[in-house]
Amino acid sequence: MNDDRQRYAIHAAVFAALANPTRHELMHHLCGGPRTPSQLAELLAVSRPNVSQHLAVLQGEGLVKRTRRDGQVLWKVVDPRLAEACALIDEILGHELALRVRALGPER
Amino acid sequence: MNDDRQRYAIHAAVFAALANPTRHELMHHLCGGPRTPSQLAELLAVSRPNVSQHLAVLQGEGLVKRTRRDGQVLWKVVDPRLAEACALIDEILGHELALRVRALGPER
DNA sequence: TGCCGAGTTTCGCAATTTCGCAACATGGCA
DNA sequence: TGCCATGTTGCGAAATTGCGAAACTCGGCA
Repeated sequence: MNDDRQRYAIHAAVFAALANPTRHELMHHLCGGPRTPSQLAELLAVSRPNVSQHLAVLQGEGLVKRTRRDGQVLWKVVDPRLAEACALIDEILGHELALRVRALGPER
Repeated sequence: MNDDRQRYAIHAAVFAALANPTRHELMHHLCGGPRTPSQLAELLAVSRPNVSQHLAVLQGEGLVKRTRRDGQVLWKVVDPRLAEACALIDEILGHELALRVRALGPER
């Protein structure tokens, strides 16, 4: 039972890594292929240090990994199936999420 | 593109609801069937107010809903497929998560 | 060697989250 | 009606998170 507690904590930590809009967007772009921190910073319109910080969080949960090629740093997702998992949750909550997106539009 | 920003934010909010060990455990138990706050408090060994607070967060993200039957309050998951989604992520990160559970044991 | 750009780390602060505790609401029952 | 168990809400303190700014590391190159 205590073992379960640990599993819940670790599992929750993985979700926490994805529980941030910036990191979610990072994962989305990385699922499309490897990217350099500079590219990501420009895509997301955030500072490079910020990108590094978020990538470090994702790496800490084993979601992305860092590689070097041709002198530049490339970050990539560990398992492309992660995109499928996100899509599945998207589908399950699809109706509701879609409604909320639309509801948010005119509000803000 | 701004629309995407909103989607990322909303999607991240759903993950944030599951980014807490207590709430994760709540969802796990609720996936097994409807439960009362008192039952959940006893199962998780946390206070009833705490259970209510976490359930409110989950409800806020549209993951659980509250019903009344026979004079008692019953909480249930909105869509049982949520358990499948969690299982999928579990499978994808399975090896790594399992390793971390084992690694955490002797360390702490 | 010295310079330069890419990438990362550290630091400080504002905002958010979590939880225990107390108070408040609500429904069944004698 | 009054009592009691069940649920929920409000509040304050402690811990955590997110981000900008500054500093540091590391390769490549003249």
